[in-house]
Amino acid sequence: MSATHKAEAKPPMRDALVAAAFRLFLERGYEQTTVDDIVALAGVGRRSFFRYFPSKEDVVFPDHERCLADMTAFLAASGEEHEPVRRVCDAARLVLLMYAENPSFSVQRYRLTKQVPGLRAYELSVVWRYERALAAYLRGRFTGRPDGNLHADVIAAAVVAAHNNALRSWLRSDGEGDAGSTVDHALGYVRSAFGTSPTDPAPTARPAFPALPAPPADGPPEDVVVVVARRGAPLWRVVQEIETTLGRD
Amino acid sequence: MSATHKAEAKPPMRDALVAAAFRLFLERGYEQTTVDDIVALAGVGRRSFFRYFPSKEDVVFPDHERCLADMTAFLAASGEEHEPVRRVCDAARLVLLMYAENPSFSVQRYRLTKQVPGLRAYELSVVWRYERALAAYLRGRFTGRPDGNLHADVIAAAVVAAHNNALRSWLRSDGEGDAGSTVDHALGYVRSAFGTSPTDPAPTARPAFPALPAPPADGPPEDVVVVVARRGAPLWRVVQEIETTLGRD
DNA sequence: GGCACGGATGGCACTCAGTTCCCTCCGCCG
DNA sequence: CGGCGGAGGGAACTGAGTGCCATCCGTGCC
Repeated sequence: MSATHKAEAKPPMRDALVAAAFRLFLERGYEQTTVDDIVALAGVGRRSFFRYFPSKEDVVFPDHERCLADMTAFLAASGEEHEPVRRVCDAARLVLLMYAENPSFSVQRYRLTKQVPGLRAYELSVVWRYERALAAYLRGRFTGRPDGNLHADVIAAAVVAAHNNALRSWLRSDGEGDAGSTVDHALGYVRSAFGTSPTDPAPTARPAFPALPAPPADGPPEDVVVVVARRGAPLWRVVQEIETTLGRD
Repeated sequence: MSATHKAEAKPPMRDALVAAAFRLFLERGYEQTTVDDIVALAGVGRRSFFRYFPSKEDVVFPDHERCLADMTAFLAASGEEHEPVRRVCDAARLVLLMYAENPSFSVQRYRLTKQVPGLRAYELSVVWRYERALAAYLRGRFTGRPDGNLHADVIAAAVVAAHNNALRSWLRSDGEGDAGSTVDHALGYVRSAFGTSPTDPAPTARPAFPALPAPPADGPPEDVVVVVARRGAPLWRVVQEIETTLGRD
């Protein structure tokens, strides 16, 4: 097998293709560059390009597959002791780490994807896979809770949005400044919104919505009133709130 | 100008192409159907297809452009009197409405996009545009606030995620059941998480949980109970449900 | 009636991404 | 020495999307 350096040895081919591609993308634009141009500059056959990258877009995001695998592994390695929301925030930070590994490359790529609609669309599909990974983890942690899937999806989306907001602002500043703390701050907002105090170490597994009275099931669309109250609030307060609301009509 | 029926007259061409495309997509699959097949069945020239749809994918989502325009107009028509989070939730409902206009078509399309990666990617870019529209509106409303842009992005993402969660669950059930109330319930979660009491009718600066013991400072809404009732339901009935719920602990 | 004009359509040819098939080269093992 | 398997190269093909031009048709104008 000679596995000693087989898995480690980076094919120079792949890197050569990425380098050639970016040189051309930056100097004449993404759409103005054909795959033939890239392989010509790299001095390899056209067929080889598609051996290493399933599409022209993939050469722009050469390390997202690895990062996604890392994130999946990170989440799979979680245990009951990890608070779920905090865990997905930590997972999101892995993506930031990848960007921060090579700031100038990341900034160049950002400028590229900002201009080219096709690349933006591709990036969306990448981001979507991250989001699904986070949501899948949360769904697992929320099984049994009423609306567990809903909560998982919403929280995953919020985490991704916060992360991307911070990441983009870092990229717009040409990679200057502290990306880590920016992202931490953004994720802190999400954690505060979804019931995990940013410093809260580990709330014991407690069902959030243990016994929601089912809304009229397949009922009529009708006009509904939704009342939200913190669990443990005195009942009379809740009733007062309802009365106030209904009285408004 | 003869504007009498110019803007209203639907080109039969467009509809014929959509109909032909879906017949073929459903009977032999999206990727197995070429644009030439579609135009042959519709009995028109190939060039005409690309006059009506910029790409093959667009024929699968023939009315999203219109819906996006509707949403943008809806948001643009907002005033200071609208509570921002509630407003974007209402805007999201417009999308649901479009799906609900033609349930069987929506369900067929859902099955298609679920299977075809290319269509999923395309759908992501559509959803992304909705999300950006919502975020842009919120950013406008949040100008001046610290972290206004961050909050806008996160809330927009959460709204979209909640909406899509409910929409998908409705689509998975073949369009049976009440899509409206499902989406309302999902959006209620988002509104409760982001500091807007779901029943809060007015933008009058009223704290989210006015009558309840304050949550930890700038804090998380934390553990909440959501009660859904039809407007007009007898109050005692609502209270009874709440008691049942809280008593469960 | 004839004619000019503009919009809608059809058809052809082209580019380029992505795939299929097959070839060569090279290291390796028997 | 001969076979063998994997990495790379290359020709040819499919299909999406575009540019260009010819055609058709309704309208208004002379």
